[in-house]
Amino acid sequence: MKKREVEASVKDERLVIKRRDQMIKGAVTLFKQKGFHRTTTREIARAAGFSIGTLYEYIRKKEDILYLVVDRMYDQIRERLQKDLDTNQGTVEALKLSIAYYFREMADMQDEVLVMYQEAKSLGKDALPYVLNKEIQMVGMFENVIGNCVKNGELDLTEQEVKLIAHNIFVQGQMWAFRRWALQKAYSLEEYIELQLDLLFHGMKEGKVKLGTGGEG
Amino acid sequence: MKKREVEASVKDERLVIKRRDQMIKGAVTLFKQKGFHRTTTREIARAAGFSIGTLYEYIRKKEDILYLVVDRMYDQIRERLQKDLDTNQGTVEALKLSIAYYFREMADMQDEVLVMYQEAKSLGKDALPYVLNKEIQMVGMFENVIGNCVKNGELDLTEQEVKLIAHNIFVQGQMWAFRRWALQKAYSLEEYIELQLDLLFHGMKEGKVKLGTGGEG
Amino acid sequence: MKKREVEASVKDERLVIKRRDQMIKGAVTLFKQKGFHRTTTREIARAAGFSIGTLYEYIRKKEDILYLVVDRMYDQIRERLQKDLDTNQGTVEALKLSIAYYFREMADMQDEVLVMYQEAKSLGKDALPYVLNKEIQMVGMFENVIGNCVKNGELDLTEQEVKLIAHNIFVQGQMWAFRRWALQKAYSLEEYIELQLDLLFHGMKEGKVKLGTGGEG
Amino acid sequence: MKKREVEASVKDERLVIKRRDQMIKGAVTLFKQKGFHRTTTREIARAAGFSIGTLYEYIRKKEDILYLVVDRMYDQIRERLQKDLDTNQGTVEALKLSIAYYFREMADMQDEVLVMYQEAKSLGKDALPYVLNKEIQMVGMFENVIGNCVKNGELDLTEQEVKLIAHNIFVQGQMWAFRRWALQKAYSLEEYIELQLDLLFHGMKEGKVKLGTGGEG
DNA sequence: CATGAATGAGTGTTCATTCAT
DNA sequence: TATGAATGAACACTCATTCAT
Repeated sequence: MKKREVEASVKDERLVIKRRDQMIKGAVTLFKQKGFHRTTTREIARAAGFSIGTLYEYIRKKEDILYLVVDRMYDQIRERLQKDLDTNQGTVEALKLSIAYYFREMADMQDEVLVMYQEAKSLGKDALPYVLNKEIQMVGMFENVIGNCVKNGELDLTEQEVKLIAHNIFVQGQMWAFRRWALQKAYSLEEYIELQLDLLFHGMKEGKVKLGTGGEG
Repeated sequence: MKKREVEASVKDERLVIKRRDQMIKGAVTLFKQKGFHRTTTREIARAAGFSIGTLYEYIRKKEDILYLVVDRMYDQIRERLQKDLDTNQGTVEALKLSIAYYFREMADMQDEVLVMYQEAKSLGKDALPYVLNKEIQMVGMFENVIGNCVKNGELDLTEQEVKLIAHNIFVQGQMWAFRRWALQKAYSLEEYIELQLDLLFHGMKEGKVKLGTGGEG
Repeated sequence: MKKREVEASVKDERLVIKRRDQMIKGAVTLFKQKGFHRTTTREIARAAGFSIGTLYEYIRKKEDILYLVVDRMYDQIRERLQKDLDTNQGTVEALKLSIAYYFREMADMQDEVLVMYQEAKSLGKDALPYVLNKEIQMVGMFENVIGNCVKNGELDLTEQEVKLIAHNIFVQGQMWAFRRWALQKAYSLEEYIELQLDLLFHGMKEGKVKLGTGGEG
Repeated sequence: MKKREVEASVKDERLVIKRRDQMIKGAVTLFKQKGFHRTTTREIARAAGFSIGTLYEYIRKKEDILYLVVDRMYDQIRERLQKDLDTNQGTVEALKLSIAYYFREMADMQDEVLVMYQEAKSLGKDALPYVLNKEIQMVGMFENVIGNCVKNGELDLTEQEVKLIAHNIFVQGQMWAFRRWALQKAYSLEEYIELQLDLLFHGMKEGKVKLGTGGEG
C-alpha cells in the first residue's frame, strides 16, 4: 500500500517537512487535551507558530492533520520496534525483551497512542484503510518474531494462536495508555510489564487442589 | 456513586423510557456510522422518529444522548453478566463459561461497544467519572469470580495478577468489537473465544526443544 | 378608542377574569426580573399556577399577556388618580396634593411602571396606539386640573405650557422608578416629591447678585 | 471605571473601527424599528454590509452590539457637551445655552436615544453598571455648571436641588425622543426648548388673583 | 510564501403555539 | 375546561476553508 500523500501548495520540500513537524507537535498536544473535533484549525495553526493561512499551504483539509499525526506516530513506533526486532530474533528470551521494549515505547508515547486510539475513526474513508494497514504491519512484526520461535521449536503454537497473541500483545501495549485511569493507579510500568509477560507465557496458574482431576483431561 | 440522572421536561415516566429507547436505538446506529461529533441532533431525532423539539423534551444537551447510550449499555451488560455470575461461581469451569458468555454478550452488542469505546472521552467532566466507575464495577465482577477460584485453591494467583487478568478479560471482550476489521476476518466468534480462553489459562505453550534449558545462560 | 379585547377560548367570563388575574400577577413578577422577551410563556403559566395549555385558553399570543399587564396597570393608576382628582380640583394647593399623590402611587407601582416603561415598545402595531392613548388620557387629566387653576386665575399659563407641564409631571412620576438606581440613593421619596414640587412651581431660584440686572429684563 | 472593551478577532485596529461603525449604523436603524430582541444578528450583519461570519469577527456576543451602540452614543453626546460646557461656564445665560445645546444634540440623536432608552436594561450585569456610570458622569456635568452658577451667586440652590435639576434636564433631553409621539405633534423642537427652559427657570407662573395670600393657613 | 479578513453552511438549542386526550 | 406532549421555525454562534494582498 502506497503512502497516502497529503498535498501541499508549497513546493520547497524541506519547508514542508519543517512546517508539518511544527503542525504535528502542536496538534498532538491539542488533540490530547480536547480531542480532534474540539480542536480548531486556528488553534493548531497558533500552536504550530504560524497563521491559519499558512497552515492551509501545507494541508488540504483538517482531517489531513489528523492523518499526519497518526501516520507519524505509527512510523515512529514501527521504526523503533523494527530496529529492536532486527537485533533480537528467534528466541523466547529475545521475544520477551522485545515485548517489554514495545510496552515501554508505548508508555513513552502515551499521549499519541491515546490520540490515535480515540480519533482514528475520524479519519475519512480514504485514510482509514491506510492506517489500519500500518497496524496490520505492526501486528505482523510480532507475528513474525513469535513465528520464528515456533519454527525454532521454542514455542508450540498454531498459526491462529500466533496471530491472536500478536494482537493481544499489540492491544496490551495500548492498554497501558487507554486504561491509564485504572492501571497506572494499581501498577508501576515495570510491574505491569512483568505481570503481562508472565500471563502471556504461562496463563493463569492452577492451584494444587484440583491437580490431576477432571477438567479437560 | 449515584446514578447521574438526565433530566426530562416530560413528566410521564413511561413515555420518557419509551422515547429514550427510540432515541438510544437511533443514536447507536448513527454514532456507529459517523461518530458522536459528526452526528447531528436533528439526525438523531429523525432516526428516533420524532422532531428535534421533541428530542429536547427528553434530554438537556446533546451529550446526554451519548451518556444515555453508554449508560444503558453498561447496565445491560452488567445485568446479564451479574445474572450469569450469580449462578456460576467458584470453579474454573464456571469461570470459563462466564468469560465465554461475556465475550458473546459483547459480540452481541458490538455496535454499542464500539460507540462506547470510541466516544466515551467525549463525555463531559461530570459524566465521565460515573462511566469509568461502571467499568471498575464490571472489572470488579471478574476480579471476584477469579478471586473465588483462588480462595478455592483452584487457581494460584496474587491479587495483582487477579486484577490484571480481570482487565485483560474485559479488554478482550471489547477487542472483538474494536478490532473487528482484523479479528473477524481471521476467526469466527467461537474460535476467538476458544483461543482466548486457552491463552488466558495456559499462556504460550513452550515447545519441546528447549525444555529444561535455561535462558541465554 | 374602544378597549382592545384579548380573545379567550373559555366562555365563562368570571373564570376569564380570575385566570387573567393570576396570569398578570405572575407575569409582572417575571417581567420585572427578566423582561418580557426573556420570560417564557411556560414560566408565566407556572407562575400563574396552571399549565401552558390552560394559558393559551385565555390568550391568543404571548404579546397579549404584555398587553394585559400594561393595560391593567394603566387602568389602576388612572382609576386611583381620577378618584383623587375628582375630590381635589381647581386650586393650586389641591394640584400640589394631587401631584404628590400621583408620585406616591407611581412609587408604589414601581415594578409595574418599570415593566410598562421598558417593554411597551414590544407591543405590536395594534396594541401600541391603544396604550399610548391611555397615556394621553392620563396626561390629559393633569392638563385639566392645571387648566382649571388657570381658569381660576390661580395660575397664569398658556395652553402649550399647561400641556408640557402635564407631560413633565407625568414623566417625573415615572422617573422615580426608572431612575431609581440614582434617585433613590440620593433622596427619600418625600424629599423627592417636595423638591420636584418646588421646582415645578418656582423653577430655579435666582441669587441676589444679578437681581435687577440684564437678562430678560 | 475602565472602558469595557469588546474583543475583536481581527487585529487591524483601523478595520475594527470601520467595521464597527458600519455595524452600529445598521444596528441602530434595526433596533429602532424592531428593538434589540427582535433584531437578529444576521439582519445586523446584512444591514452593516457583511456576512454573519464577519460580524462575529468584530464582536463576541450579540449583546456586544448593543453595548457598542449605547457606548458610542454616550461618548458622542458627552464629548460634544463637554466641548460646549468648557467654553460656556459660570453664568446663567451660558447655562441656558448649554441646556438648549444639549436638547438639540439629543434631538439630533433621537434614534440612538430611543434605543439606549428602551434597550439598556438588556445589557448584561457586566455592561450595565458601566453604562449607568456614563449617565452619572453626564448628569454630573450639569451638576457642575449649575453648581458654578450657585457659587457665582447667580443661582440660589441647595446641593440636593442642583442634583435633581441636573437629572430633570437630562431626562427632558431624552423626553423629546421617547415621547416624540406626543411632544413632536404639539411642539417644534425650538418651542419645546424655549418652554422647557422657561419652566426650568421660573416654574409655573402664579396668576394675580392669589398673589400675597397663603395656602390653607 | 505568509497573512488574516471574509465567508456562510451548519450546529445545538429554545420556545411560542397547537391539539389530542 | 385543563393538560402537557409534540412540533418546527427561528436564533445565536462556530469554524473549516478561501483568496486578495
